[in-house]
Amino acid sequence: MNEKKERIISAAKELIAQYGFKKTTMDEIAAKARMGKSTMYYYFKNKEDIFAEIVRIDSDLFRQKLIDAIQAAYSPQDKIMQYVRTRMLHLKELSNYYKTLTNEYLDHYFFIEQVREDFYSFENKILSDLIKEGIQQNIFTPCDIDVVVHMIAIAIKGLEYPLFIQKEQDLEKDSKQMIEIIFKGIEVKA
Amino acid sequence: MNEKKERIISAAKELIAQYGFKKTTMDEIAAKARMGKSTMYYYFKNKEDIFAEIVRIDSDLFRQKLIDAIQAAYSPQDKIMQYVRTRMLHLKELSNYYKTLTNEYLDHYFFIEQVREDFYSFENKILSDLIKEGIQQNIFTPCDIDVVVHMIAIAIKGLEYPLFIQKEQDLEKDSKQMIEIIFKGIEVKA
DNA sequence: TTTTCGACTATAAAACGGATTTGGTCGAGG
DNA sequence: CCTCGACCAAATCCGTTTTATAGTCGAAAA
Repeated sequence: MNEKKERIISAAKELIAQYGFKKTTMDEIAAKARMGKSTMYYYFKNKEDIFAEIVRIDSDLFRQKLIDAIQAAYSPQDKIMQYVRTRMLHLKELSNYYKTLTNEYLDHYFFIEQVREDFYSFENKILSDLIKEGIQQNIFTPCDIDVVVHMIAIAIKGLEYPLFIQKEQDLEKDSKQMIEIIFKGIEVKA
Repeated sequence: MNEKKERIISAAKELIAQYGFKKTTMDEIAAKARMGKSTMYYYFKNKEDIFAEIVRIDSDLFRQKLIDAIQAAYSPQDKIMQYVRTRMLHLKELSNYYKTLTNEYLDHYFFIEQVREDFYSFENKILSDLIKEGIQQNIFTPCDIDVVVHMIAIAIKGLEYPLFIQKEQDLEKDSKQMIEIIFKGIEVKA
């Protein structure tokens, strides 16, 4: 990526982290990036485009982090565990970094929706593959994979909840215990 | 409860369902309840008090419904299943009925918080007892009950999510499958 | 040609202030 | 013990003006 583009992204990123999306103005970004406002329009179509790029980059880093976490683990169980754990911790970091942004959560910007959807299908693919792998290794019981993945996704949503309402929780512990239960169940084995 | 009080509650309830909390005025309630506005202040301390009472009543009905659902089931598994199922379906009804209110979700009124907390400890008690019962009957594995209850609560939060973002989902099916997994797990039994 | 920017515009948001609404009180009277 | 009309202060609404902001354009620098 162009050095100028990076300056813009970097400036915008800091500002948005501090002030949020709406409150950050193009003038501020230009000042921080040390260039005329108009210049930025040579590199980006518009304001949204800048933020879309930021989100895209962050999203890519996030995915890579998740992939790394999975690859560092061995068993399917551990891979899933590490996936969820890493996901929650990263989300916590994010929600911490973009604190002001959490408030704008409601006015969902369409480009974020796009990234979100893409992320969900990425997540779906990963989890599906891990479940499949586990079944092949006779570790997980043969089952409707889509259902299981959907349930894990729902559980993850539940784990995310405290982040949304800014409630302090031990995400790591909760994640671990949740996945544990999904693996073992709570019924006595026949 | 006093007949007048009921008239007020009933009028307020209809109006709040249609227009939401903030948009419903005391004058409107008074008109619908066929009495002078001042009269209402003989029965209720203030506007919030009226809505608090509505919420309290609804909450009581909700609890009773849940208790009934549990009592109609036999095994601990079925009781938990019916609990979650009934809870989700009722919540869906509610969120449907108070459609406009969902938008006011953010400006959380403190008296709702109170009811919410009370409900959570009610729920916690119910689920704890059911898990305990299951363990005693050698149906569930001995475990940290608080943890299991917390996990079920988290799973429920995840199930609630589509209601919050007004996304269509088959809550009944999802509830069933989620509880199923929490019971059975997905690992092959040793 | 590619890149930069100051001057400019159109539009959206904020500030404002007066009129209206609204939650709540009070004292008279049923 | 109830009911209510008259009343008040504070909040809300609403039309208007001012300001801020995203985005354009053409000239000029590199």
